[in-house]
Amino acid sequence: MHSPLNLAIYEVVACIPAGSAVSYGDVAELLGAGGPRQVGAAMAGSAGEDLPWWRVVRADGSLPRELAERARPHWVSESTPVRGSGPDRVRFPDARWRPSVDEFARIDAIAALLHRGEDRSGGDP
DNA sequence: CTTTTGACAGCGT
DNA sequence: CACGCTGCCAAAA
Repeated sequence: MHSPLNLAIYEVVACIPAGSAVSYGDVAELLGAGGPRQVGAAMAGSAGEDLPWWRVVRADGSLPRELAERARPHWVSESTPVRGSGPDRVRFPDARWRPSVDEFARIDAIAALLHRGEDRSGGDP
């Protein structure tokens, strides 16, 4: 169901470089909107969006069972820092994505569009 | 307006 | 380290 918030979330996720990862809460925080639950809900509907979904994990580096199994080969091929012999979860903070200045600017632009578009009913005065 | 529902997060036990 | 609880936010009914 692509709400503006949803699309903004997809844009941010698309910026995450290979070999790194962020938590659901991080995405919400970078965007300055919504919360971890919103990001999760957005990802649940991201099938067909062609996004690196395996780079968005829970705050403890894990993912629901089935998703972790599908993500594993990606983590390995991207040399993402992971834990367990599985490996079964990403290893924060080593894997955490630190946006460069340019990346941060792009994210901020996305956030700005979001805030601008979500409500313009107009007057306040 | 209230209730329900999530690919969540933080904290105590 | 594993659970269980409570808090959170937006959307849909």
